[in-house]
Amino acid sequence: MKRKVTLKQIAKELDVSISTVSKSLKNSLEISEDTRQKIQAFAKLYNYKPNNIALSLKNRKTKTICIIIPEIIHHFFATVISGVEQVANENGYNVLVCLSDESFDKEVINMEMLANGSIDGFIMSLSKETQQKKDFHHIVEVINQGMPVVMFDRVTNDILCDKVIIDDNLAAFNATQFLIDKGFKKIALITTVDYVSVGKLRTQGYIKALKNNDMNVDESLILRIEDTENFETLIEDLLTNNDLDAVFAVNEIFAVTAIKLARKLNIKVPEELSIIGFTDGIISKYSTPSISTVSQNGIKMGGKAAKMLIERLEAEDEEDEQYSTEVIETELVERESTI
Amino acid sequence: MKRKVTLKQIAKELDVSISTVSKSLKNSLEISEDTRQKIQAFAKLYNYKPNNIALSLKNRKTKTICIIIPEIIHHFFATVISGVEQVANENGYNVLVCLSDESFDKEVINMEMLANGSIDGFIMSLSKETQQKKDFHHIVEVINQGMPVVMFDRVTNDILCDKVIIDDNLAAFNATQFLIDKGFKKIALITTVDYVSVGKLRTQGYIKALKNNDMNVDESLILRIEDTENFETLIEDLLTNNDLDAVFAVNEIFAVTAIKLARKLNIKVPEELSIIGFTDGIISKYSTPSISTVSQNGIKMGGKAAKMLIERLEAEDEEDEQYSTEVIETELVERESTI
DNA sequence: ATATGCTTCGAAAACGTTTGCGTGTTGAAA
DNA sequence: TTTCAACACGCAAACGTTTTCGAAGCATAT
Repeated sequence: MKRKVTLKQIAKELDVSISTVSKSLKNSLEISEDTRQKIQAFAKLYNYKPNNIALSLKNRKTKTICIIIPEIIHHFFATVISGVEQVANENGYNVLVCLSDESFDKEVINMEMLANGSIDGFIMSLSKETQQKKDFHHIVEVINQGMPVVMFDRVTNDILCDKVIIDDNLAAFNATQFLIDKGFKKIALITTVDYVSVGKLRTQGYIKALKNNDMNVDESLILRIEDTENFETLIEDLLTNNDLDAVFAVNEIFAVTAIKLARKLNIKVPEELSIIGFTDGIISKYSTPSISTVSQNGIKMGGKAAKMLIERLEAEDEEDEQYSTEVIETELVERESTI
Repeated sequence: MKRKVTLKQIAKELDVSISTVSKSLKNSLEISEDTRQKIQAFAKLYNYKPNNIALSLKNRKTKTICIIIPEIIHHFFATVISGVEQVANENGYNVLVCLSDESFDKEVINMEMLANGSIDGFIMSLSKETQQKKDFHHIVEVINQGMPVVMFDRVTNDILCDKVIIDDNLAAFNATQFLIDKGFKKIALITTVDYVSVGKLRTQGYIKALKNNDMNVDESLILRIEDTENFETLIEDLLTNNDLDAVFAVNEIFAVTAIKLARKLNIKVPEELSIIGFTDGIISKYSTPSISTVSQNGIKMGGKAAKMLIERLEAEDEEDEQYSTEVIETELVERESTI
């Protein structure tokens, strides 16, 4: 088990100075052709690779970015990571993944832990708890230290930074309009509680579409699900007590659950009930019937976020505090759950 | 935008030496109560946090481990990351995630890039291409440098290191036996090509179960799918051309595809055809009918792998080269796709 | 008055790099 | 022979820590 070889060891072995070795390996013209070749050969033989930590310390940058997400097992977040990773790698950056598990405390701990030189910048999507508490001091602190932050998907207006989002409101509007155009009258909404930013926006889009078509908004058709509760019975009640034409669900789980319960209640999808979901994940694709859905391109979001972060990192002239918000377009993917 | 404060700055500000500051912050008794308090107060005021990179350089450890997986969007791998992350965090480690995208080259690049001091150890599952090429030099090299590696799921006997696996052979055997016990005679297998280690083992388990019950192995009932091909038609042919009783698929995608095609062919699942999958992911749960499956506990695997790695990292007396292979138990989850 | 010991602090090395600058050696021009 | 580039290389600082060791100051014991 040979340890990693360092400049110092090479220098000692070849009886030259450390700087000579360093310069030789960088092909500096300061060093004679002869010694350069000798040193390079030796270095290659011993498989010398510069120590990244030492470089990080010297350069005051780590070439590592951190992405903080609420949950990795959500397909959407996994695709975002995938996009981040790709762009980061292309630019020579590594990706540290942190999970907040929807917990405010874990989010804070992670950020504080890493803001001490371990990484160059953050990409993050807020945990539910953070959104609920509206406490963003940890993020402000990091930004004030001069570390760039890019937020995506679950963002907040209370923080000034670069952001990558979809137009949740518009996407929901379009999905609802799509159902209205089919001639459906009783369109239910299965959404989250309002403190989840994207849930709220999607709810607004739904309402806007109804109003836009002079349809009245029936609150009994809007089901706001709190994460912890047993939402299956709530959805079942919704389907049972209303003679629905269509359902718009703000995520895959709600959509597929609605489908399964409809089947249980002998409501035929899509013949008697059309269903549209949100997030084009693996469930929508493999459900029976497969689910029409608003597709958010997670890879694109992640890629864009990484690009924005890296550009900011590599812009030497820091003081252009012109933050921008990038909107990734969505798309309605029609599958079998809508007529 | 105030930059991070350093020991040196505090020292200068308070007109003491750097070492005095450092010792004070560690509550060293060498320093008088007075100065200690003064320095601590000042440090707290300026929110001093030691620079992690400097610490890493000094201590020659980064408190970061890297997990290399083929694909993050596979639910199983996402759960493994989740398990790794949890245990790592509990022990004060960060997790760097690298994706090989099933590519040998990306795997090599990632490892070489990070083996230079950036991380303390690897947790990895081999890419398909690596398994096919049987070229493990990059892993050997890393291990020879004294950096611990823990492999999980897709492992190889050609490398000596700690491993975390499930007993793929046994699990497949049990799943097949389960089908045999139901009285099924014509049991097909949908599997991968043999160079994927887990696919091969599962195939062996299937065959073993048949032989164990004096049933003959009909090669025409074994479908070995090469990743790239359009496997849907292959599965459709399998279902069409044989009057099957049951299907054992070595992953979720194959299983759910078989279900969807069976429906298309008007074969009722489970009444006319029972199906068992592998990997208890989100698809199996939300498919219609939901899929009976062999559950590998990804969180447990990840947690165990992280534990093994960290224990090795923290065992100072390195030279106990007693590598172990941990087997995580699997479980057959019965759902609607089997009678 | 000298020796001893304790308290309190600072200097410096070390981790592994990069790089500006100084210096010694050579060869050729004057 | 003197002068002066050009060449080839080494020194040392810097990044931010931790830690060993030595030293200064002072009080106590001899």
